[in-house]
Amino acid sequence: MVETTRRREIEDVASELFREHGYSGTSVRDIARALDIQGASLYAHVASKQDVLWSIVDRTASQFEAAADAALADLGDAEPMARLRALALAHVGVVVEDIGRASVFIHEWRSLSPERRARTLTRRDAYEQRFRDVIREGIVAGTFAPIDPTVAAAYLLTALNGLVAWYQPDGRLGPSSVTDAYVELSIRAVSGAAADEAS
Amino acid sequence: MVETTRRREIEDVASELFREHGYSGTSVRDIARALDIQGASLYAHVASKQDVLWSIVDRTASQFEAAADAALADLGDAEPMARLRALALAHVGVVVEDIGRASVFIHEWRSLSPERRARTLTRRDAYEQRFRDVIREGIVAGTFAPIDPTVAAAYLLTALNGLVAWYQPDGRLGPSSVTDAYVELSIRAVSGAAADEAS
DNA sequence: GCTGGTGCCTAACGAACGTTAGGTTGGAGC
DNA sequence: GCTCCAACCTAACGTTCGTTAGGCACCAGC
Repeated sequence: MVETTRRREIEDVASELFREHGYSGTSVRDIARALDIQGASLYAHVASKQDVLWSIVDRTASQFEAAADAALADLGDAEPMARLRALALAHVGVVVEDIGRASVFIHEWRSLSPERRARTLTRRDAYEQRFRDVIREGIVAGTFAPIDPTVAAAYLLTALNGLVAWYQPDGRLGPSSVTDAYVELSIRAVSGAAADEAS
Repeated sequence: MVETTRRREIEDVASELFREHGYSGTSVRDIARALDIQGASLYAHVASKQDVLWSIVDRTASQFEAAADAALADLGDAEPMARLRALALAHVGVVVEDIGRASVFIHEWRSLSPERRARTLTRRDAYEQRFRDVIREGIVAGTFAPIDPTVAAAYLLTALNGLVAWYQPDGRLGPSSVTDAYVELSIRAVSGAAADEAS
């Protein structure tokens, strides 16, 4: 049950299967088949199926947090737009780097046990709070349009997370061009004065 | 197996359960329990579990299409920004009106049988094409920033769809204020000239 | 007062589920 | 040459899955 190469392989193929068919839609024997071993053999490496999900979610949560920390570290008190840009860039970076794990983190936390689920939601909320804060500061500074920071942050994060729904690492669009476009779209969404156009 | 009130009730509770636990994570007996009947009794009303999912997805797909049709009908050749605004408003409208069914349509199409899945994806692509088209026109007209219309349309649609991840019909935010904010954020994301800011 | 249909029941089916127990293999270290 | 350990095996467990079969209660229409 310790951290070995094999254990990591299991989480990798499990991420991909969970992403495609969901946690409930993936059986232990499915994961084993992808590794060319028997279902029961998996239990030499993991304590339970739930344990595999938890490892993936927990590790990916840490990656998102670390990326945000690093992004903000070297521009401490820069203006809100630069900080939001850095946050968005870091977020998309984690998603693009390992789309399987990111997808599981984003969608499959519902399948966690109640306690782990609650703990994960708390972390997610703290993470989202960084976005809310910088958006609020930007509004106060007049850089961003006056929109409820909670709604704006939710909009931006789900938009960035939406990448996992369609992005293919070996598709026609390279990771950097998609990343740039996503960051630019996000910045522009919250920028500027209030639009006074009637619908 | 014909369309009755009871059949509709089944789809309603199934939508909510599929939304919360996914298609695979919801058993026929779960659906029955929510209706206070036995699992086997459901089969007096539906042909199969898959059949319930298909009804929900199929009907919701039609709702999105009809809403888009209606939105564009009365402003045929208006300028791109007005058309995109109408499309976004219509989309969010369908989502907010029945968030359970919308959530299932958006996330659970993977659990459809291969043939139905393919058919649904084709419809989705045609729907998304409307967004791509109007975005392309807006870029040509100079109203929108020059971003790959495919990326921009995917960004916008997943952002709007992201509403199902957090919106609660009886939460502190009313449907109209959230809808307005979402439309405004979306319009601004694609509007304007190219941002020439370095990251 | 019989008929038909709707809506539900219990009982059961074979298959698949997550998981446990106990055993075999093969290579590394002393 | 023996020990150890990681990695895998087969067999089986109790449970839950989607689904079928057959039957009963109620109510409307003739």
